[in-house]
Amino acid sequence: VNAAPPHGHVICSQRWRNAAVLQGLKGVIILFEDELGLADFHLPNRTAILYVSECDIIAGNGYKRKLVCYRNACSRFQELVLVERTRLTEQYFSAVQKFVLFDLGLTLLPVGGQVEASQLIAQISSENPFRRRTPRRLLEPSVLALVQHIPGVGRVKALTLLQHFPSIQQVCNASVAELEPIVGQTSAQQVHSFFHKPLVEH
DNA sequence: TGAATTAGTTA
DNA sequence: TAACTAATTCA
Repeated sequence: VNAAPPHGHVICSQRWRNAAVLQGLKGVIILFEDELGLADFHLPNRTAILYVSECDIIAGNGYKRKLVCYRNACSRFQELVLVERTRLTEQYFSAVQKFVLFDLGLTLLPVGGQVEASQLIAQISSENPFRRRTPRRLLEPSVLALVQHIPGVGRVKALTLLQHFPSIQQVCNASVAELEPIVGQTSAQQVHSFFHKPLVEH
């Protein structure tokens, strides 16, 4: 299946039937598909998502093989990798991140669990690819809420941040230097750490 | 340093 | 939700 789903739809691999991630996708029509390759979701704006769960990471290095295949398989979609970052995966997160970002060159977004993932999926699929460049875009409440969960980022900084980087992906890919003039030095570091550094104890 | 902002608490 | 407050951050 190499065609992107129509607007408002999400193609979902059969193995996610009855999963919690689908319950957060309200207002989205979910089409189940057997042959989605390695991807777990296909979104209308030609985004493919591979979900690396807590179990995948803890189970060993098998996920790497899956990621490599994923990287090499579906070329007509923009490949995105959602990685569960939890207490259990904390110690492995840095390694997963390096592998995904540096070795494979894919975009990685950390999520706390399936609920958070569903918010991201809803947000990403609501992005109309034909309107991506419009200067003023309605702010998705879910994105705003998510961004405000970053330490040091409240209402004001979340708003200004999303004016410069309208999507989560853009915020994620922003460097500290790009972030600094927008949210200040301290928060710039915190935002970057939120997406790029493993959780630190203490 | 003063203003602005965050984040937690309370009603 | 709104208002208040302590602590932090910014210019």
